[in-house]
Amino acid sequence: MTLLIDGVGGVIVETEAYDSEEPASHSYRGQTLHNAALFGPPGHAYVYLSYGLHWCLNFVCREAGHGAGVLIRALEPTAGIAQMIDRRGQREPRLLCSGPGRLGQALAVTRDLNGRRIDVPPFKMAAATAAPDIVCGPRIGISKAVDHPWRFGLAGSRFLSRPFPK
DNA sequence: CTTTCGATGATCT
DNA sequence: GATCATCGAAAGG
Repeated sequence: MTLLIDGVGGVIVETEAYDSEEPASHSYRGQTLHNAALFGPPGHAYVYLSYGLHWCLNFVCREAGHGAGVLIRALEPTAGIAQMIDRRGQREPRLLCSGPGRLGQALAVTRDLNGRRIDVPPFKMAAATAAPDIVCGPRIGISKAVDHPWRFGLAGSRFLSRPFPK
């Protein structure tokens, strides 16, 4: 799909799934104040601060109360590229949104998007016109449940945060 | 190309 | 007090 926030964004090329029954997930230990959005209704955003400095964007999936989400890890920039460059201080197109922290900075994601619906402004979502070729592999940067192949990417994309293992 | 390491702060134990 | 769904610069091959 294409994701825009205030008109800035592109085609999502990499995601990861997280579920409350699996220890790598923020929802694994149950609902708390900071992860409450993850236990809310689907179609809303869950935003968290990673390593003290990177804002990362998730979409809540499954029914309210379950605690499942998808981390948006990378996208191919198509709209608002000048603004992304400005926010990132970085001209190389490949490095604008290739990683959850970079994407968050380029799209100006912050806590005030936490819990917001993603089908109304400032979000704008558009479905792909054709069925894409998707690859999967282990998730990145986690220490638990490392065997779940729950990282998904657009095959052959140059905008992935990292290549997928063979 | 690869690996290492510091920045930085919320959250949970 | 430890951990962490990360990034970028620096150092080494």
